[in-house]
Amino acid sequence: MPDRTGFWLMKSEPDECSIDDALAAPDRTVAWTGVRNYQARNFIRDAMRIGDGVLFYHSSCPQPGIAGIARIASEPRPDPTQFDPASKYFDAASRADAPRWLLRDVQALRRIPLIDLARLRAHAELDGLLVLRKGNRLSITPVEPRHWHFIVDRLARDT
DNA sequence: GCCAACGTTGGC
DNA sequence: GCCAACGTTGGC
Repeated sequence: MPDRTGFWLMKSEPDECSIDDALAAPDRTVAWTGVRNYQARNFIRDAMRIGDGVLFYHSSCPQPGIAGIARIASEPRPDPTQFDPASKYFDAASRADAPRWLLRDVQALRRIPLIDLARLRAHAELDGLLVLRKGNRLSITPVEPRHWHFIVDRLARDT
């Protein structure tokens, strides 16, 4: 048993990588590329631990919401897309000997019936969930244990 | 260090 | 496509 378990919400555009894409990947695991925000980078680098729970969130799509449950599956390592000029995540200012952007592998565990934003907002138990906060643009946010448990143990079970 | 301009995110 | 909110950039 881990002596510490953290919880996260991670946004992915389903056009790029949906929960179904992740579940279909080898070992159901995908490299979480493309994080280009320092606060989110610091979560990846410093705060996450292997085994931490992940709410897999679909963003920038017709039905934004929590679409699945996943887990952090690796230590941090350099995001290779920052060095790929053909990638939209290419960062010419990042040097190979001092990579600016990191990623974690994320292992999908299961799909859940989509919990959309209206449904999330309808529960007072989820007041304070960062993804619901106005103007929030962070692609990775920490999730409080009480929020995690309410979502996973209650909402993800209803249909 | 300030802050205006600009680019991006992301729901609607 | 709109636009509010936020992060980054760069002149000073």
